[in-house]
Amino acid sequence: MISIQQKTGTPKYKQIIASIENAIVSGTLKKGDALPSINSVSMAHKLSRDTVLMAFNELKTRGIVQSIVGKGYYVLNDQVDVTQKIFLLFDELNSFKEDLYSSFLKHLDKNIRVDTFFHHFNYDMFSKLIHENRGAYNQYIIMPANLKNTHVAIDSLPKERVYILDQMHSELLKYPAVYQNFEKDIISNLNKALPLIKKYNRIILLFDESRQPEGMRIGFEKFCISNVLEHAVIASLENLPLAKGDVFIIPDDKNLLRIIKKIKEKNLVLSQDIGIISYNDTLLKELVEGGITTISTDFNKMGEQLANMINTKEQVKIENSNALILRNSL
Amino acid sequence: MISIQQKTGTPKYKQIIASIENAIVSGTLKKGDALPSINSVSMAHKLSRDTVLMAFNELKTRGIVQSIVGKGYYVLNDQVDVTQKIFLLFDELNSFKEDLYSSFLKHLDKNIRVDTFFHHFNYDMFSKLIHENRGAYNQYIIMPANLKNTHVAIDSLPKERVYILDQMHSELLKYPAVYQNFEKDIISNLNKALPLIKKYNRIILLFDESRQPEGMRIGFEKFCISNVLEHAVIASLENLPLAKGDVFIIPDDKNLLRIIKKIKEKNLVLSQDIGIISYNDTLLKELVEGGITTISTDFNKMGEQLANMINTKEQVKIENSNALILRNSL
DNA sequence: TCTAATTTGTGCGTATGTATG
DNA sequence: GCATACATACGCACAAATTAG
Repeated sequence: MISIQQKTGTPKYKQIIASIENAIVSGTLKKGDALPSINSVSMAHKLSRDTVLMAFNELKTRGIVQSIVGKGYYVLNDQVDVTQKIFLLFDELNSFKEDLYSSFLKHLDKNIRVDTFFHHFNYDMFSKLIHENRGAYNQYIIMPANLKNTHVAIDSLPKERVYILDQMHSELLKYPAVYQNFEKDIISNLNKALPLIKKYNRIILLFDESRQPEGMRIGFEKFCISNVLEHAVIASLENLPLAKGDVFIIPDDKNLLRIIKKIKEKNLVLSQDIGIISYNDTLLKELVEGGITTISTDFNKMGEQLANMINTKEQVKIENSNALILRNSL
Repeated sequence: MISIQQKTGTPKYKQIIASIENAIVSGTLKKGDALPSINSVSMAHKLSRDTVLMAFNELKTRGIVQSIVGKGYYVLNDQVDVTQKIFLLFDELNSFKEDLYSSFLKHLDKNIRVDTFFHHFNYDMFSKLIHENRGAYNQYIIMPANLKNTHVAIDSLPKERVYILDQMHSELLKYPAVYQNFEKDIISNLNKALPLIKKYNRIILLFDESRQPEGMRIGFEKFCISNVLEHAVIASLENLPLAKGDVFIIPDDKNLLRIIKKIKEKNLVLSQDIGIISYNDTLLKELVEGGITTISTDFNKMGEQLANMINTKEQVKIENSNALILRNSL
């Protein structure tokens, strides 16, 4: 079933892969059948176990065969053209992901499968998910979010298969990435909005340490200090007396809804009495209350750039552009 | 009591352990009960005696069971803290999932891990995901969406571990479920809105056959016929001249945005010239254009009920409630 | 009391994949 | 490519305790 030409340009492990693929296409191997064991192949063809292993591993990550410890390798799939499987680790499921994810899939080559996981800002889960899925995927796209020491887990993956998404950490600089520069972006976008911000007495960042990137808070504070603005960073809207002349930066939509309702309850007028800058643009913000001003990265572009990087196998670092979208709420 | 999946990644001895743990947690095995003998298990499931022995030994060292030579194994301890893994298969990632998913996690017992997959309305992917993950999870929660013949794949899973979510098919009635009755719901909610609908000349359902449930279209047509309304079902907004007097039912948010923009472009007035009923409520619809009227199931409740069903091991069918939320757009 | 069947417990050997250096 | 340790799975032989007849 397996034929190896000793002195030819093509690597032996690729010859093994081709042999097995042919056997599946020709029907010699059917779904559920066992492959010859690593030992028997390496003995019969006088190859190193590692060479055979490399071949079998690639067939595994492509989803064509499956390995069972203590038993052997089994054919999973008749279709040999399933080229790649991608492991995509998000922080949490929220509506910002919708654009990113659909744009990523849209621009990805066909018959690539993407499996999606969520770590929920929990390091144990983050680490467990990476370790459990090591070896099963061709590419690992990871959103480290604001977790610490993510490199401990990530470094256990094959370096050339890892991509970092959204937040960049200093220990992860060795990996290709599509990321946002939160500190820079918030400063430059708030500066663009400065004339409008100056209408207000005080600028307030609603900041949940466990979910938002630190760069956002740092950039915010730098901006406020360099422009001598009265400012505050608060963790929640609870017990906050809504004062005329406040402008809020709000990174999540639940609080956005809450604050707009509060504003209406108190008969305050958006953009006159209270200002709102929302973080991360989603579909309907264009229409809410005549339009919510947002600072947002272009999630569609982020997904597209990530897909292109995977398609072309380029290993680069791309800072995703970030824009201020001025609307009625400021 | 013991279920073993032959060709799967999870080792057989671990499957035996999990089976027995589940039997204890679910009450099938009580304190003092005898386990089936090593021989009977190894014969019944065609396993090596040693494999079964390995599993029973681990249960013994964990203090869950006790062995008596010449007699058998007996359950010592009711309290088994099993960290469960749940397989959750969604159709696609969209913002409606956010509430459902977060509410599900919130009400689930702690240290349960949920892995999420998406089939994208693709049967091959649906089937592959189920087969590849068979045996690796304690529970399988599956959104069959509008795919046909989903039971072929689903029936290969252990029956008592399967839960159906959102859409119910006749071949899946044997499984517990939290579902919507789309046909009934759209009829009753449109009837509630009938006085307002009668303001308009024509009612139009925007219906993407590949994504939306068939019951929605069937219910819509029944409603229109029984109330003698001029109606239409269209697949896309392209080439649609927006006519005064039309009321639209719009199941997805991209088209909702498109139509509202079109309405504004043409200087038509929402709820006077054109009506909108949106399907599936999300956070910001309350605020868009003074409020968008929606027909929606309560996704928070759906997640909660699903979590409760898993927590209590009840195997029932729950029709999730569905409501008309009247707002400015109708 | 003897016997046969069943059960747990132990030891040894072989084959497979996995991980590391 | 090689060597080594480890995890999983299967099979066989034999000992010791228990139970049913």
